[in-house]
This record gives sequence, structure tokens and C-alpha cells, in this order.
Amino acid sequence: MDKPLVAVCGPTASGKTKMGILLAKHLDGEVVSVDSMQVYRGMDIGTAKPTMEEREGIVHHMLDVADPGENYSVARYVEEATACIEDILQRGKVPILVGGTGLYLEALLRGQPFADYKPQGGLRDALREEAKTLGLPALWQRLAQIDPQAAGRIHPNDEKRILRALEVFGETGETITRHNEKTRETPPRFAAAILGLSFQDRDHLKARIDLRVDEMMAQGLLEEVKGLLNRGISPNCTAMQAIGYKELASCVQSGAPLSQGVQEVKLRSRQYAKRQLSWFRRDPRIHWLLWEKTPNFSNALQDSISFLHDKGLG
RNA sequence: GCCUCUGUAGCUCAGUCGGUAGAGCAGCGGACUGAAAAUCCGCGUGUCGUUGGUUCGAUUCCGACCGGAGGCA
Repeated sequence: MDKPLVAVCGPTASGKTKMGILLAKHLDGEVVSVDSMQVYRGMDIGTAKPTMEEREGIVHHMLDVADPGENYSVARYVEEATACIEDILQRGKVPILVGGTGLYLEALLRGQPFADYKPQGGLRDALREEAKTLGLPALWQRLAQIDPQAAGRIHPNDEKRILRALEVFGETGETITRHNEKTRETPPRFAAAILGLSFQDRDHLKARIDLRVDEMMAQGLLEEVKGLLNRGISPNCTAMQAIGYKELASCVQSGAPLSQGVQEVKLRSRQYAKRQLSWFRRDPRIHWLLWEKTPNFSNALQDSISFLHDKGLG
């Protein structure tokens, strides 16, 4: 705690990257990406990873730290990004956390402890298998027996969370409810001044998303996706769940018209932006900067600086 | 020109034997603690093409008109 840093969050295509770089230049900082997909090497266009030119000499961390074939996770992210932040602080620079993955940002700032085991063990697969054979309701019933609170909180259709709760219990002997309680008891590791970027009018965000997807196609997103498939990256792995990748990959495999795939990417991006907003909007710490129609970075920078000043930064 | 079919939510369509209507998708809202660009939950937003007629009452039945599709000439 008590280590001040800056974060920039918001929905996709809201201008976080550019804002982060402006702040880093102004505060003599380095950017730490908070993005669950930009961690993968070779996934550049579709994840809107800043190019070397766009970075303007600002050092970026947590990009290209995993192979698309690996299964990355929040736990690994928190560990690695924490090390980056500590290092930046030690060198007397300001860490600027930039990205739209809400869970990663929250876990990172909180210094979230995770249950001490490797999820690669067979239990997760075994549970998944049981869900198929016994049916999900049976597993939810089991959860209700060992952890009624969790069962009350987790919807009977939410397979991922039911399996996760049973997994934590199976691996550690502790319920997920107890684990979560313990997490909440530990004080946050970092204090951050958090800026949130978005548009006043959702239609303007939609327009920006559409435009950006078209730009990605022009930059060769299709080739990037084909390249990953040719390298033998499975369409089932986590990296290929990324928006833009999974739609085009299925286009390539099914032979469906590309225009249809592009429409799908735009649609899924829009829906993703809504989920991001729903995550960030509930966070009262966030200082929002809302674009009128298009981003106005110089105004935003001024606004940010005075906000940071109030927070004792800058 | 004549005949047939058709017009219902933003889109695709169901339905009302006459009592003002409902699905999927889209959209909107929400949840989220080791896959999170993932996963899950909730919400119907409507001159039932227009206009006359019959009727206590018409989106529903009848006529005319308008738009769309097809057929015959």
C-alpha cells in the first residue's frame, strides 16, 4: 500500500493506449499493460497492441510475455505485473497501468492471493468431465452441500464458476467463500489514481469500434489469424478466444464470407465494450473522462493532471 | 392489365376460431476472486401497412388503396 500509481481503464477503442503514453511522457513513467490478450506474442493487430512507433519511446511492460499456445491466467498476471511495478518504482519512475481487463486490474491492485496449487492438475478436467456425464445441476447440488453461500451466489447455469468453486475446495480443502473472505481481509497492495475513458454517447463508441475493426482488416488481421492457425495454434486455446481471432478463424475454417466475419467481430467487440463498462462503472474510485464525439486528448490530459494532483501525484 | 401470396418489435418470423400480441437475434441493464476479449443472469422496446365497412368490440372478417414477391398474359 501507499505506493501511488496511475491507471487508465475503459472499454475497448476508447483511447486508453494513447492516453497512457501521454501520461507516461508527462510523468516520466512506464506503461504496464493490463490486457489479457496483449500478453500473447504474435497477436498484435487484433489486440490493438501499440506498435513501436505508437509507443514513442515509452517502455511497455506485460506485452508479449506468453505464447498463444500457453494458457495464461490472472494469477500469473498478478505475479509478473507486480514484479514490473516494483521494479519501475525502484527506479524512481511512475507505473502507468493501461488496459481494459477489469479483473486483472482489480487483482493486481489488491495484490490478490490465489489458492496455492497448480490448476493444471487433473481435477479441473475431471470436473469438466463430470459436468458432461452427471449434468451441471448435480455439480451445483454438490456445491450447495459444501458451500451453500457460494451456491447461492453462483447461478446454476454458470458452469465455469461452479467448476471453479468445486476445484478450489477439492484442491485446498477450503471453500471459495472462505477464500474470498480472506482475500478481502488483506489490505490492497497498491493505491492507484484511476482514470476511466469512455464516450458520452454509446453510438460514438460503436462508430469508433467499427472503424477500428476496418483498420485492423486493412492492416492484415486475416493474415495474422491464418499465421497462428498455420503455426498449429489450436482454435480452442485461450488466446484464440480473443475477439477478432475466433471469428476470423471460424471464417477461414468454414469458408464463410469474410464480410460476415468482419460484421461478427464488430458485433462482439461492441458487446464486449458493454461488459467492460458494466465492470468499471461500479467502481467509485474511477475518475471518468467522457469524450463528446471524438477523443480530445489535450483536454483529457489537463483534466487528468489536475485529478492526479488532487491525489497527491504529479 | 388480371390472378395468387404477402405486409405484426431495429431484423427474421409466429399468433390472435373477433376481446389491443410473442419467440430468436439485435439492443439495454447487471453479475464477475487462477479461462475474464471468458462465463452467466435479467428486461419486450409495437399506430399489428393505410383507410372505410360489419360489430358492443377489428391486428384478426369484408372492401378499397399503398408497398413487396411470384404467376398468367
